[in-house]
Amino acid sequence: MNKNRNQTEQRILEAVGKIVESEGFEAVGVNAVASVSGVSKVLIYRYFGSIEQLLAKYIEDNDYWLNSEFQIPQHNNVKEFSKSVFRAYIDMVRKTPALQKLYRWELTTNNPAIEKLRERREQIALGIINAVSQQSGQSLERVAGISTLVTATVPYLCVLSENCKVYNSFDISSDSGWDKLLETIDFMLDKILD
Amino acid sequence: MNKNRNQTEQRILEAVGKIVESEGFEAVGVNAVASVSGVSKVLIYRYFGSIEQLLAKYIEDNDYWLNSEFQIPQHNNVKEFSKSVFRAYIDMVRKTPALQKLYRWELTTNNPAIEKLRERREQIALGIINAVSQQSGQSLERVAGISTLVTATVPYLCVLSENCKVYNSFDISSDSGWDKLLETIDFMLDKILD
DNA sequence: TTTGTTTGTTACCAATCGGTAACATACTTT
DNA sequence: AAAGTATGTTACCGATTGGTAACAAACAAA
Repeated sequence: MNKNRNQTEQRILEAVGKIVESEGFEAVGVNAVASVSGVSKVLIYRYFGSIEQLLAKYIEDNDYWLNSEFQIPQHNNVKEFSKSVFRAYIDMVRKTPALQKLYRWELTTNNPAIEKLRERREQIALGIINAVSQQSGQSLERVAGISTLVTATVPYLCVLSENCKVYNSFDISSDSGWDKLLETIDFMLDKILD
Repeated sequence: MNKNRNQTEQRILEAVGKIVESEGFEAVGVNAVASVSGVSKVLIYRYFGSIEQLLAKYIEDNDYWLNSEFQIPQHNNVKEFSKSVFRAYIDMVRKTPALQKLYRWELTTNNPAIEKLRERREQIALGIINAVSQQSGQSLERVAGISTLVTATVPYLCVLSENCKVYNSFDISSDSGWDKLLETIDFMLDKILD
């Protein structure tokens, strides 16, 4: 028998990841984590305090959702910059099941970890919005409005696509549907960002 | 003691409504319905078969979400027509808590009742999209894309607003924030629907 | 009135949930 | 080597879940 706290802590966190990706944050309970990780649930309380703190730790560990993986491309053209930001955002959400589960979880739950995450997201978004506003000459509210229409639609449709294949005749479960949506987004940006 | 099946059935359905509006469809369990309605849970099974069938009946009874309450205004101007459709949609979702709970529930659940509802929604949406496309000269995909950006953003932000007050600097918990968003939607339609 | 059916209540069941006490085993320190 | 501490397991607890059997009371039909 091996006694290694770091290792079991990691096993627990890995089990959380598995459960989140497959069933979502709602399914992360003490018994489920203990069963999947093969670790006694007593240790979960001992090492993490509670499920809420465990999830907070999991979210903190995986905050690459906001940083490294989502690299903002560089462009001279504001229009092309905006387009590529939206495109990168769509790609990231679509290819990251855990992120979709996070967006879904936020709609039914609230806690300090989620609020912290939202504040950071708000900061990052406002930074981009500010830059686009200055370079495009459009008002802050206008750019924020356009950004809202896109960044709210994306997580909604990604989460929905698990149960619903078609939305407004777009096949949101395949690349083709999203490509068509991106066409409309690009078209909109062309019309608005002169 | 009164023996009246219709009355108790209605009591049960009313209890479902209360639970849905306050806590959402996820909280509609046999024990909760029995407790809120003051009816033995045995009768729930006897009269409705299961919770799933009970919820299907509740959704069916309240399908005014799609019909009478949401009246499509008449306009000669396509632009003004589109604007007022979106405005009416926002008003309806914002002022109907049960509808927000339904949108939230759909993201975590799937069943025949939900699928039926989605098909009807899709029909109605495509009808409007078709009309706007013809009258505006824009392609179906373009109109559907614009429509998607709005009709996906609205339920997402409405559901989110229960836990999150601010999104992209918009106060989504107050009229002012939504008015600003509507300004951007109107602006977008002005630019796109020539 | 008697019989049968519908409506309703009480009481229980197994399964699962989060949570903890008590104990055993390994490792560290003195 | 002995004592103390950290790690891990087993077994249990109360509360809540969905679900049903068994029974009582009211109504309808014969």
